[in-house]
Amino acid sequence: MANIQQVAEEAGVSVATVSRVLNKQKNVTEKTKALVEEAIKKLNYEPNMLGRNLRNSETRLLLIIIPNISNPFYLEIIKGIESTVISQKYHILLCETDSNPDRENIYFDLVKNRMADGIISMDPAINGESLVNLSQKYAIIQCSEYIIGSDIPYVTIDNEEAAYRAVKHLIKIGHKRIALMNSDERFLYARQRKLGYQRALEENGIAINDNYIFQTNRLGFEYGQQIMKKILNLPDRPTAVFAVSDLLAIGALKEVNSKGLHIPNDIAIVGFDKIDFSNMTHPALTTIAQPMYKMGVIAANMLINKIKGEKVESMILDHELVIRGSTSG
Amino acid sequence: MANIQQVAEEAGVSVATVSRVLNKQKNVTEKTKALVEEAIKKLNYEPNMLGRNLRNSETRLLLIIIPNISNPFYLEIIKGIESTVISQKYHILLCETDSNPDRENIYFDLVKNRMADGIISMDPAINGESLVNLSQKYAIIQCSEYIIGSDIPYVTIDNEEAAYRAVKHLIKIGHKRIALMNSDERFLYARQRKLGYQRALEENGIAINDNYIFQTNRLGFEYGQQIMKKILNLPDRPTAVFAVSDLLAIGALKEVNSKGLHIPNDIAIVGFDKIDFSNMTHPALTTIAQPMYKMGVIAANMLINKIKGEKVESMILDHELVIRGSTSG
DNA sequence: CTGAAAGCGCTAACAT
DNA sequence: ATGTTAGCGCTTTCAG
Repeated sequence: MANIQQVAEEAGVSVATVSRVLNKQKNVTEKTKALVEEAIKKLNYEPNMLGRNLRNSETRLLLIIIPNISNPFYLEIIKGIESTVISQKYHILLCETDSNPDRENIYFDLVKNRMADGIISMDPAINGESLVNLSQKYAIIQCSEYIIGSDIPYVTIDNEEAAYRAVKHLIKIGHKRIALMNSDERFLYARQRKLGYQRALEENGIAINDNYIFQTNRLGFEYGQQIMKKILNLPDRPTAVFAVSDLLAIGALKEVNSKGLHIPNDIAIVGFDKIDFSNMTHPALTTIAQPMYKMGVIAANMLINKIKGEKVESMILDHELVIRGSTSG
Repeated sequence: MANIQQVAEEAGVSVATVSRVLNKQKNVTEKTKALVEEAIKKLNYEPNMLGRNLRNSETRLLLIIIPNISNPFYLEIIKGIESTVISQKYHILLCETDSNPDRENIYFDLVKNRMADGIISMDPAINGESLVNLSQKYAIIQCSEYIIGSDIPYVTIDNEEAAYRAVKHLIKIGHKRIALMNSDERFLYARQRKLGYQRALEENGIAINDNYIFQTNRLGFEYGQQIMKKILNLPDRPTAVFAVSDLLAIGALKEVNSKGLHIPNDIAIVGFDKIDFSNMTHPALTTIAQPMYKMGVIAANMLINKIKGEKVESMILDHELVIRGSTSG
């Protein structure tokens, strides 16, 4: 495989000139440029990025850290990231931690070893201390989940307010016994959404019943099903459920359907994220729409700017309550 | 940031010795090894992969090319790939083509530019000619979809047989008017599954009705819904539908539900892939289970062996018909 | 506008 | 067992 040296010889110029042509620099006469391009074509030359990477100390690779690739919420964000970075000649390395610290460390090492130019972290289970340390030397952005008080820039939504609106909607249509299907309260978004849930109840004079609050440390249909089983067996059975993820909500919905109960008449359900699936259930799921694609685009731009050394500001984006069949028959 | 040179000085040894310690080579005394490790710790040294990559001409990065990240079918395969390659210190670069040749070319260039050591392609819309050309010089494996007659190794299932079994199941439970919801027939798997559909009908003395055969060039719920609308309007309405993807089947199922028809009494539906969500629909979807995770593991091992220069053989894995509520009440 | 040459950080062949 | 050194392919400074 040809290298820049051979191209230079073939074209009868120096390697510096070839490099200039390759990098589209101006101060090359059309004539020599043509010469070089001819040589490139003749030799089927393809520049070797390994040399360039070492010289420029960059890889134009960005790490995207997520807990689990199976959650469509992240995929939509990733689409936004990918479409943004590709136009700037960056590529992404998808890193699924599975909430496993060992994996996390492997990915952190990738940055320390200069194999990636920056990180967008979306993993709520990430080791905050490590991440903050890393952010002293490397470009890091957080997306969706973030570390309060760190100066790692982030893009997210107002989780507390979104949860508040979701639960308020349930109250407005007459529900009083409302269960919360939460994620692990070690995660910021889980704590924030719980606060929103509590505020909605309190503002409407509904006492908070701890028996109605459930936690799972993983997201997935099966966990929603499991929790719903417990909810259905509760003595004073709730008439509505607010789940902090569409995945949980969809599992819950399946469980209610299987038991032959009617949604929303027997049980109303609200989810969170507005993943594509949420419109395919029977009935369709009422949910909070997050601007996932847009979050991805913004996170990507923030990271690229950060890599360039610019100062970047955190952002909080809008969300929207989407009312569908699972709360209104 | 420290480099190997500085570590060598700090430890009072040569860079070669440091390199030996780094790469865990044997011929270093415990004493010097300790010396080097101390220096590494003291300087917070992290090896720079860019130097190593150039020297070794490898990146330990593998390209995974898929049409669309939103199809859980691919995600399950990717999990298999990732878990396999990570233990061998490889990482994956997820490349979504969106069936766009421009994107495809960007990813091909990544390999030509030595930014990746090999490719696992799962994109049925990929440019076969380019891929075959590329495979002359670079390590390439195909997964699920493959190019007949090329010598690019692949791992897949017997699509024709799988479709045959799916349709035969429908016939066995009494259906005669069976629609096919196919993907684009430019794709091999689509042609193969159509053959299976036709064979099942023919073997059972059912005439093939071209009005019952539909195509979509993209997979997604919405396409399944659209086609189902057409099917429901057919003069001699089919009593069953075989969809070549769970995504299409789920969209179809949603459409039938919305119209107030009963599944499986009015319309039975069979999907393909057994994605997680296929068990969350109402009723759950009868489908063909593909061993996705296993396919990923095998594809990954094939690619790594290919990179090592070993000879690798194509494989055809087993599938399974999973009967659930959408065909049997 | 073009060329010569240094050097990015690492590994490995060769020498001791 | 350890050191010396060349060189992977590229970009860029400096000189002309």
